[in-house]
Amino acid sequence: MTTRKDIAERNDRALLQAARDVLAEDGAHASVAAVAARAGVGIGSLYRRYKTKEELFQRLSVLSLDHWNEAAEQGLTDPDPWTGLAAFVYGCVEFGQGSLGPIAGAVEVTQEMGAKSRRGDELLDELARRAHEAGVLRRDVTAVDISLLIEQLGRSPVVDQLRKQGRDDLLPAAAEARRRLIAIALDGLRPGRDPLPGSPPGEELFTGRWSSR
Amino acid sequence: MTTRKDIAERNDRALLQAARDVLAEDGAHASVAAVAARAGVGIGSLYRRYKTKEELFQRLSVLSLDHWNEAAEQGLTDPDPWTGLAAFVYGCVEFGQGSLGPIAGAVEVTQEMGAKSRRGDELLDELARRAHEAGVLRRDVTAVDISLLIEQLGRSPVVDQLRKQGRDDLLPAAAEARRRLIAIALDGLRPGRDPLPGSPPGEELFTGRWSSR
DNA sequence: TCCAAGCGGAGCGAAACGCTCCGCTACTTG
DNA sequence: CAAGTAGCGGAGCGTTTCGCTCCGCTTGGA
Repeated sequence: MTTRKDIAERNDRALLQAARDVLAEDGAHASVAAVAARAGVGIGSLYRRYKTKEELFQRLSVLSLDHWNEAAEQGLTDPDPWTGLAAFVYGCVEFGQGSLGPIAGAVEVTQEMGAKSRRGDELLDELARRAHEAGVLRRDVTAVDISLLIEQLGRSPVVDQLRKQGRDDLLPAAAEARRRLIAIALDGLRPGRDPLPGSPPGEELFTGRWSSR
Repeated sequence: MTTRKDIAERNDRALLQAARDVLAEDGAHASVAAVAARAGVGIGSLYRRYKTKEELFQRLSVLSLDHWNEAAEQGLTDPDPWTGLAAFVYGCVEFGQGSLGPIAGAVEVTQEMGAKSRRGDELLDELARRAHEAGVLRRDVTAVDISLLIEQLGRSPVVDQLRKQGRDDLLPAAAEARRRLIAIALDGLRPGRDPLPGSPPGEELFTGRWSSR
């Protein structure tokens, strides 16, 4: 039996998931109508739950921050500093953390969001510090580097575009290739890698290896 | 002396560069007015050069394809298959090839674009084949993988977002971190890396290394 | 000095937007 | 089982933003 409560809950989930998807595809300009359509829900139903578009996006931001913080806290419980950090990064990337970047500048930052964001920074700092102390993270990789990596890899432009074009046949290959890229990047954060330039890391990271000019 | 021709040429360059930037920031919804404003050019001047928005974006696509093909051809002239391939990839990523992805599905594909696109695929296939034969590219990395890598890394969401927010102070750090990520990913394409899973590469690529579940 | 090539931007109709309102379905209650 | 209503979907409101046209004015060229 599907009670009223069940339907409401299912719709709420569908709306948030759809909002995330549409935002990833259309960026900050994503329209409310597109979110509702993607969720298979009427616009009226959407507006009964969220008084305004801003409120919907803010809720999405808070959920995203919560996911980040929970993943980081769980990572800190891992006795192995590397697997703890790596699981955190992979968890955020898979969650699509980066795809929410566009709204960060579009919605007003509430006090709650600010606090959770600062908390997230602290947790990541701690994850990186642990890894550095254990010698399992490249010295020249900072916490900021890691958060930027999550932002960069935490979106799947190719997958989104293929889905929009209806090329569902290519989707698995694209998702697979993206997973491999993530694995490669994660592995690159570990120390003892062959190129390993001294700090400060910069252009010289490449010199003579693949730059042809 | 600035002749009429000089002004026209400068405007044309500014328009194309602005179109690329705006497209990277706003996606396929990018407005013509935004492009003109970014270029510091009147809308009227834009429309004298391009009869329609579609024509502007098509021209941008063609330029992008040309850049791809020229970079690939130059890479093939390199006697070292690895540096040839790597320079091609880095050149495309730096050019912001990936940021043009959104319009690929927004503009109608002309016959010219189709032909150039096929030619680009052939060139990349050849680059990958050479690298495979020389043993400097992981066996399980295909040409499709490489093009997806370019698409994924060839956009700078963080940099774009920071610029939109006016946080110019953080721009250098973000650009720097992105360069490092590119270097890491490129290096990960080479064979003999420690994780190196056998084909078929899939989830098991990660098992026991950093996945905590 | 005169002319017109070529610029910038005001303003047009059209499209898309955020949001409200209401008729109707179908779950709940007595 | 029948009556009531919670809650759904979507037509449509006013507003904003869009692609694009038109024209007065600047300024290089002869």
